[in-house]
Amino acid sequence: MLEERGNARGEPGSEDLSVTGEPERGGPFQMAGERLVPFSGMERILIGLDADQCVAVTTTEGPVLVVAGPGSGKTRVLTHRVAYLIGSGRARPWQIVAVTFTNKAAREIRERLGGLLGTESAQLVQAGTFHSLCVRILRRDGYRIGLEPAFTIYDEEDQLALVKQALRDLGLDPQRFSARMLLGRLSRAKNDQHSPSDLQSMAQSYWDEVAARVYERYAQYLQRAQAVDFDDLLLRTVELFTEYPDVLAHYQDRWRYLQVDEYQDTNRLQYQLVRQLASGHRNLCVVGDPDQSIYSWRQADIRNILEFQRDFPDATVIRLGRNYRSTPQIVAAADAVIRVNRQRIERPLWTENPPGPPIRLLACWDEQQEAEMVVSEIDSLVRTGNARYRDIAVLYRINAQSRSVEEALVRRQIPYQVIGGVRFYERKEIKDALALLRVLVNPRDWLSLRRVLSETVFGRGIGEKTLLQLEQWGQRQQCSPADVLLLLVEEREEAPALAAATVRRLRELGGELVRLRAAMVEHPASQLFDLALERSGLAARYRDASDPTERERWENLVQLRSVLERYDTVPAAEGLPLFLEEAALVAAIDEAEMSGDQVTLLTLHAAKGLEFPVVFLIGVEEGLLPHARALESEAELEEERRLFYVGITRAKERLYLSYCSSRNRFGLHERSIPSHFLDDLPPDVVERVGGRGWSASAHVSSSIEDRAPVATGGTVPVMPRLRAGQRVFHPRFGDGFVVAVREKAGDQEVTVQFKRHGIKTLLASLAKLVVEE
DNA sequence: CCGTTCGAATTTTTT
DNA sequence: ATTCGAACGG
Repeated sequence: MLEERGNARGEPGSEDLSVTGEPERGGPFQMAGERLVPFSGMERILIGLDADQCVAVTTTEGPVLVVAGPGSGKTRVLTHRVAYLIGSGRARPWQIVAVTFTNKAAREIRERLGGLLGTESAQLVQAGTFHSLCVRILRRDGYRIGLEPAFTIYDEEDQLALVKQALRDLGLDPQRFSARMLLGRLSRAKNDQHSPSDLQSMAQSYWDEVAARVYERYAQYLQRAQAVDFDDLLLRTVELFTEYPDVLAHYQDRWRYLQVDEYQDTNRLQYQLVRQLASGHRNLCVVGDPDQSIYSWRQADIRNILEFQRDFPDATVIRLGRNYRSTPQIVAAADAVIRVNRQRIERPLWTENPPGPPIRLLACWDEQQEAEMVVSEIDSLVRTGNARYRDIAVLYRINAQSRSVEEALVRRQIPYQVIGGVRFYERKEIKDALALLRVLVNPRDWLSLRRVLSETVFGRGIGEKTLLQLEQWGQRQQCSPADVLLLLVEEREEAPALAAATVRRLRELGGELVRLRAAMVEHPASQLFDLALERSGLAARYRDASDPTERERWENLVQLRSVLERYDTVPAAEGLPLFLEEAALVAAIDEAEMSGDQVTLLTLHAAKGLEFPVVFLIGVEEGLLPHARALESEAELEEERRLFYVGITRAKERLYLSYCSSRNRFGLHERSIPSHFLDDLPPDVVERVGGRGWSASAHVSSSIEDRAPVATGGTVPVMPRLRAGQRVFHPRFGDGFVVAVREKAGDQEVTVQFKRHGIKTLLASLAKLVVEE
C-alpha cells in the first residue's frame, strides 16, 4: 500500500525535482536522468516526494543524517529509499538493513515496500529492531562467545528475580536495596560497557560496591542459565563483533546499506553496533528528530544524533521541516511548545495544509468528568460523521489514566483497544506456560524451571529446600538443575542426600521432561503445548476452574496457542525458539489491532510514530505532564516537554487537551493544577471549554454533591438496599443482574451475574454499583 | 510443603 | 484499589 497523502493535498509532483535538484550533491536532478534508464518502476518511487525528501531518498552512498520533523514524511523517505536502492540496482534486497524502533514499524515498512517492489523482494529486506537483529546474529554466531543457539531471553520480571536472588545470596536485605534501582545501575553499566570488575574498581560508595557485586552474580546466573537480558542482546553482539572480526566482516559484507529509524532514541550500545556494521562501506543513513527524543530513561543518548556530524564529518545532512500531517494550528502549537527548550537546535517547522478547527482545551473537575467529556465528544464526532472510531486516539502520560476513560467508553458501548498496560505476554498464566516451553527448549534455564516447579503440579512435593539441594548438586556436577533431573532418569548419577520419596518425585519429573523433549522433535509446537499443559496440570487448573477470572486466564492460554500455531509448519524443536523470541521481543504497540473500527487508548510513549485525525491528550496537569518524578533536573523537564510535543504532533486535524482540578491519586482526592506547559500555547489557536462557573466551585472542597450529577450521566449512584433480580451496572464489568444478596455486618454481599464478565461477588459499600431503573 | 491471610507498597514511560 | 510478599497455621 502506497500512502499518497501528499498527492491528495497537492504536494509537489515530479516537476519540482528538476527545479530544486542539486546535481553536484548527487541529488535528484542527476537521478532524474537515471530513472529513465532500465528500471520501469523508478518513477513510482520518486513521484510525489518533495525536493528534500528526494535528496534523502537518492543520496545512497556514504553517511547521511536526515533530521525529520514530525509529519515530514520520514517513514515515507525510509521506505522509498530502500525501494530506490533496489530499483536502481545498487543493492539486492538482502543487502539492505532497516532498523526500526518497533516490530510494528518494521512490518509497516515491509508492507509499503511490497506495494513498491512486490512482496518477494520486500520480504528479503532485513527489517527489524536492534534487538531482533541481534537475536538472529547471536543464534547463528553466538556459540563463539559461549552462547548456545537455544538461549533464553529474559524480560524485566526475570531480571528482577535474578537481582533479588543475587541480593539474597550476598546476604543483603532486599528491602534496603531496591532491585529495580539496582537493575537500572546494571543497565547503565552495560551501556557503558563496564564489566563487574570495572564497576568494582570505580566504586565510590557502599552502594557502588553492592551494585558491582550484584552485577557479578547476575552475570554468572545469566551465563549459567544460557540466558540474556535486553541489554545483553546488544552488548554480547558488540562483544562478538569485537572479539571475532571475521564474524563482523561477514555481516559488513552482507549488509551493504544501513538505515536506522528513530535515531534520537538509540543508546550507546546501539550506536556501537551501528558504527561496527557501517565501518567498512559507510553507507549509513540515520533518520530522527532530537525534539522527539523521549527514551533517555532507557539509556537512549541524544548525543548519538546531535554528534553524528562529528562522528561522520563527511555526512550529508538533510532537514525535513515541512509538515504534511497537521493543521497550521496544531503545528503552531507544537512549535511554540518545543521552542521553550534550551537544549535544542533551532529548526523551522511549517505546513501549507489548510486550517482546521481550533485546539480545544477542556477544563474538568475530576477524571470521571474528564472521561465523560472526552467520550461524549467522541460520540458526537462519530454521530455527525466527522470521524470514525478508528480515527480517534486518547493519549495519556501513565497507563493508570486509561481506566476512567475505559469505564466511560464501556458505559456508552463504544469499541476501544488499550495499547500497553498489562501486556499479554506478562500475564501470569502466560508466563507460566512460557516458562514450561522455555525449560524444554533450554534445560539450563533454571529460573524458568523454578517457576515451573512452583506454579505447576510438576513441582508437587518439591519445595524450596529440595530445589536448593538440586541447584547445589548441579553446581558440583557443573550442570543445571534440569540436567540433574535428566541424569536422574538415566540413573547415571547417585541421587543427592534427600528423602527417598523426594528422589522418586524427582525421577518422575525428570521422566516428564524427557518425554516432552522427545515429543518436541516429532510434533508441531501447538501439539507440544497441549501436551505440556495437560501434563503440568496447567490446563486442568485454568480450564476447569469455577472462578470466572481463572477461566479468563484459560481463554488467554487458548489465545496463546493460536499464536503458536503459526509455527506449526516445522517440528516444535525448531518452531518453539522462534516463537519464544517473538514472545520476548513484542512491543506493546506491536499488538495493536488496526483493522477494526475502534478508539485507541495509549501512552504518549507508545504513540510515537503514529498519527490520528483526532487526538485527545488528557491529564495535562502539573505532576502528571510533566510527571512529578521528572522534576529533578532541567534535562528531565525538557524531556517531558518533548513528550508533550510528541503528543500534540500526533494529531492531524482535531486536537483536544484536558486537565482536571481534582484527581484520584491513591484513592484520595488531590488538588491538581493545569500544566505550565499550557502557558506556552499560542492563545489564538486555542479555544477554552468549561471553566466558567467551574472555577467558583473549585475552591469549595470537591465534595460528592458537587460531582455526582455530572459523572454518572443519567443514572444515579446508589447504596440503597439491593434485592435479587435487580438489574445493575458496574463501571468495570458493565451490565448484570443481582443473583443473590447476603446481609453482612451492616453491609450487603451481592452476587451479580454480569453479561460479559460472568459471576462476581461484591460488597455493596465498595463496588460502585448503579441500579438501572 | 502448601495454602491462606494479612500487610504493605504501588504509579512514569518499555525494547 | 489491586497486587505482591511475608508470616503463619494446617
